[in-house]
Amino acid sequence: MATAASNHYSVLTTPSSAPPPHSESGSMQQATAYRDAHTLLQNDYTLPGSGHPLSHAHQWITALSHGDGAPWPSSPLGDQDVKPILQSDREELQNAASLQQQQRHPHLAHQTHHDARTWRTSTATTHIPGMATSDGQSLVYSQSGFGLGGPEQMHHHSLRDEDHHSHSPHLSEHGGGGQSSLSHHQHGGHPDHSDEDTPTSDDLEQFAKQFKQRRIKLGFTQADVGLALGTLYGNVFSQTTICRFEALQLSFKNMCKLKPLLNKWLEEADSTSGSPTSLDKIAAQGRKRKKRTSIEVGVKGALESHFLKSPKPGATEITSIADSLQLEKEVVRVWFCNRRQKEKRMTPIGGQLPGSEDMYGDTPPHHGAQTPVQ
DNA sequence: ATGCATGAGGA
DNA sequence: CCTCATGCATA
Repeated sequence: MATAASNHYSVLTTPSSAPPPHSESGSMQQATAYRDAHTLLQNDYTLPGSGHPLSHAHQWITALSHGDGAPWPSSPLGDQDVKPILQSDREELQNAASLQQQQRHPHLAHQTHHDARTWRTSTATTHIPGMATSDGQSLVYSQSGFGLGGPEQMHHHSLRDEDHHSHSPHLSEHGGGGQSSLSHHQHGGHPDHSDEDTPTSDDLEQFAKQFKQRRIKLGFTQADVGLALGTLYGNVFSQTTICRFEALQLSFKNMCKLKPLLNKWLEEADSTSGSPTSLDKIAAQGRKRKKRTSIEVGVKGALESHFLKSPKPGATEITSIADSLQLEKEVVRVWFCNRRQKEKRMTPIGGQLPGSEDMYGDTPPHHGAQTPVQ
């Protein structure tokens, strides 16, 4: 019981009465957040029901030659997120859109022509000449009505979501962080394309960087962007997601999905840059989420060791580990899941590239070097 | 910026 | 159970 289990999460009625004193003509309020349809009460998960000696012999070893060994130019970063104001509030917002649409591209199967290893975390954010507007500004309120009973999602079919002939397979998953398992090159010859088409990793990186710059220039915080997206498309995103996007800490597929949205936001933001629009923040109550378990560093090390041995331990093994470390089974299981996801991010962690035979073979003294992102 | 967590969807 | 997208809560 490392962490207390006192969950007093009932952020009811946010007294944060800090509405922008901007006199808006039309006070549009979006009291959404209708996702409490199910009030599950699962504050306990101590029933592992162990009995699944399943053995996952799934090795995601990929003999991928990554050519270079990560010559990331240590960027002379030195810039911090200069957020004008806001974001200091503690008012949380609950996105009503509990649905997640996955517009997979028709043939996104072989978009692996990108070198996922070319992720240079050079986040040399240019300095900001001083943000002007430090106020949130809401754009056109095209808020899509969240179906209370019919969760409908608006599809901004910019391309063509009419794909249904044959399901597009997932990307090369078990690539060990390498969404690019194949060296499939794009036909056409020019890896240069604006968008629409599956962007290349390099494309994404550049976009992410530009996005961040522009965003800051306009005086928006990551959280603001997330809200704006919801306002524009109905898909609200949190600061976390925006942050991860800018840092390229998402999977390639996910990046591709978000890029169009963020791109559009840039256009809108640019167009409205100057409009006296107001920003509305929705405040919703918080769910009953399990208190975040704080794993001690020592325990983390132990988990990492296990991970190096077997990234995908069976239920039985998880139970053992959990018992050894005196942690709940669920916590351990989740830890492994998150760990695997990290490996799949675009930005390599640990500096070790999945492709080397010593991925999970036996190279303990090799980890820790986190992404030098800013 | 990131760690732990929830949940939908898929074998 | 897992992967994958996403986010609350936190350092």
